[in-house]
Amino acid sequence: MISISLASDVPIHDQLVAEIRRLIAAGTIAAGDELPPVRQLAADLGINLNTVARAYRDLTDAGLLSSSRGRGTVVMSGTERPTGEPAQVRRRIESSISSALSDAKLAGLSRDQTRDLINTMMARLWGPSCEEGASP
Amino acid sequence: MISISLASDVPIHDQLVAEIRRLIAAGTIAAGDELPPVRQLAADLGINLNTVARAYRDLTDAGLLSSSRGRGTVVMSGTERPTGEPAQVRRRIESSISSALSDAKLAGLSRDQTRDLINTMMARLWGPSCEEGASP
DNA sequence: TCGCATTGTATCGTACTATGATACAATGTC
DNA sequence: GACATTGTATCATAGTACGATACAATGCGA
Repeated sequence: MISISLASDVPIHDQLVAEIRRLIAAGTIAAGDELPPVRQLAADLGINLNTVARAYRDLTDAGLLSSSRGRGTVVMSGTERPTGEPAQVRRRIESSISSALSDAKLAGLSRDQTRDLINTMMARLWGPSCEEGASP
Repeated sequence: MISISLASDVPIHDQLVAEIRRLIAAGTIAAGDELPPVRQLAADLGINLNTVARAYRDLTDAGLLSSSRGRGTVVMSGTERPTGEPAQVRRRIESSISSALSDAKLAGLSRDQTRDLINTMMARLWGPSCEEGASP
């Protein structure tokens, strides 16, 4: 369910954070669900347990997870997640969207190709929309 | 025209790369245009010239810029930019879009808010669309 | 042609980070 | 209370980010 790339230049624990955030956002794992113990996930991915622990800690600090010794790590409910300063959050989101779109355009994707790609991924997060690709 | 944040946790040269990619994708700077000398841009941003040089080198390696001593750094034309393995490129783009959308949803943005934000930023890159927010 | 300014590049040092090996501490179970 | 399970802390090592400084190539004017 979680996949990382050791060849990538982005740190492993950052990849892990992004993957877990994606799973939470998509609802694949929900509030109260347990995550695998650091040793198990580390073994599954072939990495060190500290690297997994680092990702769990980052997400715990961000308010998405809750960890405690002996009991494991569980997903927090959405209501108790501090999102931070609205202006800063918006800037950060704009920045990441901007980078992604620039990447797409520089890679040669057309506006329609990019829009289709985004619609597909939005459907996975928010559920299917009413106005895209209506079947006959 | 280029803005970076020293407080951010993302490396300065990576921020610079993202900013310049954005400017090229948006057409703000086009093939043949000269970029500021490393010393000038470094002074403007209050950073070391090596950091700017690193960003220029990364983009030169990526085929977006062309640098040579004494002559400066210019933007390459789109036709001579190698984009890499299509499958890898698509994976990378999907990954960055996925992260951005997950970020948006976890921050509490609705589907429509996110779509509006994306439409706005797409308009900046590909030009205004025909089907969004048509004025009366 | 020569001297010099301009520009990118290479070298080196310092602080920090990522990852891993290992040991520790808290919780639950029998 | 003994032990397994789980997260956490400590330490070491390799790599990276950033900067100060020196070098090399190109172009221009005297």
